[in-house]
Amino acid sequence: MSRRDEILDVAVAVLEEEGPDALTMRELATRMGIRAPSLYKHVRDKDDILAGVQERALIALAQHLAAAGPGLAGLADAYRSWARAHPRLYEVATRRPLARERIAPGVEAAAAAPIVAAAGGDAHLARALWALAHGLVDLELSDRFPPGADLDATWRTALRGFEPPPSPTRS
Amino acid sequence: MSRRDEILDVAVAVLEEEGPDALTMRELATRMGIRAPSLYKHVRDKDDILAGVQERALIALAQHLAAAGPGLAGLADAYRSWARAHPRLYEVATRRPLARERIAPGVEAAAAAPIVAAAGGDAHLARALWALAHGLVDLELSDRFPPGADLDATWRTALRGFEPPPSPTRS
DNA sequence: ACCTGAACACCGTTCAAGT
DNA sequence: ACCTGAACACCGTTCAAGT
Repeated sequence: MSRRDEILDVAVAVLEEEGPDALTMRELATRMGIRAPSLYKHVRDKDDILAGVQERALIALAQHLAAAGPGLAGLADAYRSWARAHPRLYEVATRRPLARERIAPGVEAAAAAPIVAAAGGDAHLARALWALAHGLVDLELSDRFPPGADLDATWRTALRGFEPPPSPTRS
Repeated sequence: MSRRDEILDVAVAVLEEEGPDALTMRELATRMGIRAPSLYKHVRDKDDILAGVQERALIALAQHLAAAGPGLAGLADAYRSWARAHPRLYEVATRRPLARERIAPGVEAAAAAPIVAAAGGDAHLARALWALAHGLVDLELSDRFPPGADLDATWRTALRGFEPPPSPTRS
């Protein structure tokens, strides 16, 4: 494993255990048993580390979505549950511009694929679904909904507009 | 005007003109012709300033939404256009937890009111609409959509799920 | 009441130097 | 190839002191 990958491992650990404020070059170095300036031999700067974390987060999210239960509801559950399990990673994955030059091609597409599939290949519908899920998650993670709000019900209402019409069942 | 309000004026100006990195206590003080430590006689800390900016941003957004054109499309246009005109303020307004103790009661409700009205009073539907608009705006402001994507079309697709069914017109 | 100078405990980052 | 010590230009914040 490259030294850069070791740094990213530690960065993810710090982020999840202690939050973004603790993610300093000195903290990373201390955990690795070296001094902060030494990190610069393996990464360009702190932003390079965040781009690496973003890439890892997108890969993990993509895997989680690919294993989702069936239907739009299954996908939505997978999206929300991953974000709630990894709120700091979700933030790094979505709140900063995509580091398109630093992230391996295909990562973005892999994360998007299950959503595009759920949208039947309609790119606009896929973006709308993604935005809806992201908006719900982002506002929930930022504690913007009134305390005690029934967010399960909010998700059901939100998805209703996008469900395929129920297939007529023979009675 | 209180000294605190003057500080908030300057904070909003710095944020919109130079971005969040330039919003330092020293920069605020310099613009006011004083030294950074003097600010602490008028605000508790930097977070107090951000809470004040958040409150102002919500008030401005609420006013803009209240003056929106008719229908869901008019409201959506108003939401998106305000966010694009004031991206830094939009960020402060939505990306941080609501400073419920520091913000005048009613501000949150005023911002929500036009959305709740468009949802016909259905709180879950209102939250879903808000999340959809927020998600679209947040991803656009973070440059997460592919360059060149037709976001007008994405918005139309997104809102389609929530439009009231077209009233049958006599032919 | 309002402001200041000096200081503290931090940041990210550079660079010459060591092994 | 990898790491270090010292330093630089910043942060937010505290506090005794001045008017």
